[in-house]
Amino acid sequence: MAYWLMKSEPDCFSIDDLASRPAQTEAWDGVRNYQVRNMMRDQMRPGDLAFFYHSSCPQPGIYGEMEIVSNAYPDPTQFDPDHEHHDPKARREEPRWLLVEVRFRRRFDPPVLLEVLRAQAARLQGLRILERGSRLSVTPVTERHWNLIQKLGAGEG
DNA sequence: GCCAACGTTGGC
DNA sequence: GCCAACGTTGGC
Repeated sequence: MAYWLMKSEPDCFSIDDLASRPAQTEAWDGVRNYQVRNMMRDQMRPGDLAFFYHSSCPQPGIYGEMEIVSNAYPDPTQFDPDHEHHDPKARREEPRWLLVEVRFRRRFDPPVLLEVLRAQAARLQGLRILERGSRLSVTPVTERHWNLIQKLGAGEG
């Protein structure tokens, strides 16, 4: 089993949105980066766990935890001309973009903010979100980092 | 296949 | 809104 960190802008889709969905499950669509697509396709599997990270907001950070509940499959929004993530170069017989389905597990209350992660930088060395210029919307998390962040979420930092 | 121009991300 | 960092595009 692997661990991940997945970013979303909460104005667009937040952990509260996920928690209020039927079955608390959602298709994580809109990924338009090849590195992320390949990670989802080749490495992400049902049963993996992921942090839900809120980006581009007043208090960026990890707001909770979810489970990957499907393998990667074609993202239908790439074929929809009216969708903001439409890709005119994508063809149904040769999809360019994939998604996975995720299910809510729990919130961190309070969230583990980016500033808290930065304060633990020495112990979180290698965590991709803390690296300079890190922009990928999905990144792997080591088990060691996962467990440490769990403790931060429980106020045991 | 190089690389400049351009677009996007995301913290601040 | 700024801007650094990085990915993508497209002319050559």
